Amino acid sequence: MRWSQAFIPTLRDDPAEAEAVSHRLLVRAAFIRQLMAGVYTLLPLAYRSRRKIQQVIEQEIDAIGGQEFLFPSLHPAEIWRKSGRLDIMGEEMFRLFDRKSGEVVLGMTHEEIFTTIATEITSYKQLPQLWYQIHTKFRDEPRPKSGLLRVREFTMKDSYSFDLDQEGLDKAFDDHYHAYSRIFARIGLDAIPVEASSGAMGGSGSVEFMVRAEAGEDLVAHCSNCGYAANVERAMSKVAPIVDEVGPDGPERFATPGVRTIEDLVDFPGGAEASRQIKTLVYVLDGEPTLVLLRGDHPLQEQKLQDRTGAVDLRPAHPDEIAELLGADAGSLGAVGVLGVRIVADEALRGRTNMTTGANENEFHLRGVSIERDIDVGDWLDLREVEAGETCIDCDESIEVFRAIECGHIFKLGTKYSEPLGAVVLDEHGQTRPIYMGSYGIGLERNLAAVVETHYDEKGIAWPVTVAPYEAVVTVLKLDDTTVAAAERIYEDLGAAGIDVLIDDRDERPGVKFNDAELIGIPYRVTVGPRGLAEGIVEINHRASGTTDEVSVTEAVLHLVARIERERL
RNA sequence: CGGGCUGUAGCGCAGUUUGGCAGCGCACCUGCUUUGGGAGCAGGGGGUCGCCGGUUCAAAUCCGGCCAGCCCGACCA
Repeated sequence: MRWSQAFIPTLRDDPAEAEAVSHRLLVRAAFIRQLMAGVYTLLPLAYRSRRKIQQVIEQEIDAIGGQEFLFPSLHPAEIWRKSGRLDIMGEEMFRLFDRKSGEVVLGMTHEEIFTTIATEITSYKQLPQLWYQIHTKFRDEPRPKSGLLRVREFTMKDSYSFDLDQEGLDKAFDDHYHAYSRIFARIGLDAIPVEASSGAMGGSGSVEFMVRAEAGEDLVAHCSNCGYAANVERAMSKVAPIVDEVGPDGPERFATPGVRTIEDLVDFPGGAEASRQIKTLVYVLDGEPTLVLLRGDHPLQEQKLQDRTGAVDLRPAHPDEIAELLGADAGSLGAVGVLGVRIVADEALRGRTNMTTGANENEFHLRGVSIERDIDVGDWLDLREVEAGETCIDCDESIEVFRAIECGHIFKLGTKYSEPLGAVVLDEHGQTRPIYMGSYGIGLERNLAAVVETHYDEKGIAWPVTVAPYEAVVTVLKLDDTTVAAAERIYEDLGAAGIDVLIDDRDERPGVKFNDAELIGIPYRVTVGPRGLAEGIVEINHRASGTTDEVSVTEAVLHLVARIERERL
């Protein structure tokens, strides 16, 4: 490609609205343009890079036996109703009506649609099957943000495995785990597999592939000693045991004027330190008010509450609901003596005695509370969110918590979709059995952005060769006949050697060309100028390291081809 | 959905307080000079000032309504 003919509208200034590094650089370096919130046009550079990611994915999924399909984006709402997810997905699903007033939705994932085809699998002899597609997903995100990191229309590689039993599913899951690890490694992402919540997907287990980045929206708890890694939506840690005094025979009520928060009570004379308080939160789980108890200094992890209780719909109770239920306002709530209301408590509270909590009367608290004696706990659950510095659940080192981008997610679905949608086979005994399914997703544009988030410097992007829109650029420093002829020769030879190469033949000053090449992040630059040619050399500059090698004109192409091929993975 | 901020040329912004010619830088076009790290000079093109309505002799500017976008939170495979 000739730069003079290419549409690469780089910007001199940072776009004002872009905050995340990848958003800022992808706009400035002429990869993307926004059409509306969460919807982006991929310009030719981005499309080239995305295609390279796509090729890596196809190679690796094909390698584990994947068969590529193309499924529609328009789905009848009916099929989503059948699986029960039409309501669960709520407003995140784009909905429309066709001319016959038929209700139609845009696909946000494809379990249901793949499963309808899978109903044509009728015998265990046809299993296992591994099907996938690379296609557009539509999700009406409440808050699209950070450029390509969270959008409303994007490309996903989604695969679905179909097996006779759990053992088969475990293998398909394992195959994907390794394929994903290879995919991320090849595109230059240091992705950490972490235990994850299955959320709205359901199923028995899931692993997310997380890339550490400031712009990430997830939090990962990680132990560098033993390698334990989990999304904080699931992560566990050890709590140092607390030795309580036995305390009085029963709770003692005392006045706490002005106390509204855990902190207030810590400072209040006769109060208690946070770890000796019981925090009482009121949630509404599928319409049922529920008291959620945690140690005073432990934050609730809402996803855990949802996962552990199986609630579909979960929200904090409104102030008036709280007052009606307990007769007091937030700040003076407690579970002592509360009957007929579901109470769940965090494991860290088990066995604790002589604690302090609200009395369900404004500005009064109770001290001397022994949890198991005084509170009718229905379920003991792991509900608290781990924090950096706590002790690893698997060893005794302390864990760190960092922000990360979810670059891939693999799920064991079991029979969650095959049963309601009737995807069954006859086994060798002639018995009808639902197919065991797994589903596995990678968001292509998000991965593109994640690569930028982890490969940039003050000059711009520094793509790995595997994802770069062009592997090399030949920069022509002066448009005189000799220089142009030498540069064209190198450009032709690189192209003939199978290198994705761009020649910067624009009538611009060298500084402009250097800056643009560095901004868009082309891994290698061959600088061809009269000064070097006079000595028979050209320069080969490596974007990521900034190093420059002088190579003779005759050896330049071979030298560069060897280096690029080494990095292609 | 709640809070904060912003909509003026392709990009970055000033002008809005106090109503009175729609401006600046970059980018773009032409010419000349220049040419190893975002050139200089001269000339030029490009605008429903987010949209609708109101006030006024006159609205980018004041008033009302709406829309869009960004950030924080809620939410979210």
